[in-house]
Amino acid sequence: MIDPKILREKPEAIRQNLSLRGAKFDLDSLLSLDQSKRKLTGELDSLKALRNQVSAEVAKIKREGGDATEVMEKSRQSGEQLKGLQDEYNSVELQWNDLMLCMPNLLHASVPKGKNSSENPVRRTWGEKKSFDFKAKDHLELGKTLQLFDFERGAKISGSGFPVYTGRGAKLERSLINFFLDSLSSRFGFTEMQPPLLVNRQSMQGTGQLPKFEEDMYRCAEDAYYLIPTAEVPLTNLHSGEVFQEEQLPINYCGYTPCFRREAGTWGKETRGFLRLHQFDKVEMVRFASAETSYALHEEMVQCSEWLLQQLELQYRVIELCSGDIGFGAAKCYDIEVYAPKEERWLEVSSVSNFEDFQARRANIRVKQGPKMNFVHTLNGSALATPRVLVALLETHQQADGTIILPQVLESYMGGDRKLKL
RNA sequence: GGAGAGGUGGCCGAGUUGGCUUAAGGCGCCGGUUUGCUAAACCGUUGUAGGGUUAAAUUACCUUACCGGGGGUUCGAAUCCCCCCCUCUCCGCCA
Repeated sequence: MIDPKILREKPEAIRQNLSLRGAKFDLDSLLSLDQSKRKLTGELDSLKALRNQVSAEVAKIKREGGDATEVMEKSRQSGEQLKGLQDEYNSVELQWNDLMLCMPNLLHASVPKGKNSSENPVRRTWGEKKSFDFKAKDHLELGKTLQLFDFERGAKISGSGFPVYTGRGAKLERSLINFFLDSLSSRFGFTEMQPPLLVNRQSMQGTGQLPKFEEDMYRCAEDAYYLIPTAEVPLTNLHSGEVFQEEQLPINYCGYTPCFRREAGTWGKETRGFLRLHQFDKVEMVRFASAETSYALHEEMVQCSEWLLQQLELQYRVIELCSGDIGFGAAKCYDIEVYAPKEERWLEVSSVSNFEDFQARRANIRVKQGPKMNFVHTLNGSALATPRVLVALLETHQQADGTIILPQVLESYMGGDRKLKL
């Protein structure tokens, strides 16, 4: 949610910013709702002021032992008028709120202009392109011959998009998660958290998944809980309704959770293997920062994710999302893509965003800075999503004999044996 | 699931026979005095969010709402009634 004051102070700046996204949003309806909301607020307030004044009069008369029936009757009549106006206001306020919650964040001035993902500038690339002097296999074939995962049985017990990790594959998955968490907590100072995987509606609204992206979420019909699509949701909403003292910031959390996504509408493309799943594992970083520091912390957070990929000896690149491709709530966002040599393509494994106060307004997370009360800035980023890392890891580190030699950093996590063989 | 107690500003904590409560008091914050610096002490100020008038990058005044959330009763609700959420204690069930 943006600062409502901007609506009337700089409506044209908003219009321009929104057009950079190419987003369809009915700004004119919102502006007119905002106007009637303010008008009704004024009328309502003066009517209430009158009522309060009369009530005080009644109190005074009664205290002095007088008869107040006449004044009370007068007040009763204006009460009818007030009720009607209040109903009108409530309906306007409801519509105003719905639209505000569906309006995307304003982009930071530094966000590159562009229509879609094809116009995302590459900021840097790390590592060399892997080439093979033997007939390399893709990750599906490697997984099958080395018995690391089982898509068929996953589909049988749940449905497509729910993989089963088997044997050494399951251990590798757990190794990656542990390596990510250990690195973030011991090397980069993030506090490890283990949140609930089911959250209430208000939390989903706080981080921006609701009300706009309802169809992308799994929901428990009986209990009004939602399965989290990312740990960002519980970790950010941990502090909803709270006020920090400035010296408490920044707060840095990391956490591993499975992520559940219906992927409604996207099904049919990229359904192969690990590229798009209904359930996958991810380690997430979440930060709460003051407005003054958030952009420096944003850059730093990208480097945490990069460091992890460097340890895994995988080629990657950092791209900056252009105005037409950036997500709903982000003011600025970097994606990290890892190279899968047999797929011969870059795969997104991390998305690191600064939301500024967009989520903080929805979730009401503030910081007291001296005498001033401000909304915090929230940031989050993946470090990392495992499935596509796994794809790159298997394809990159495969050997001529069909085995896979995992990078050194995973050896201890794999029980001292970093070779994957049948 | 059953019974009881509770949820008040940035924090702690009074207030529930409805009406000078304009939410006491304390801590903290901010400003000032004293001081070589820090600390301490003392004095003063200070809830949050809307709207309006004024001023014009941080002003002043008026006004409304907010005491877990939602609804109701009333001229008037932190206070009374109903529904829901959460916390604590005890009981039951259970990994």
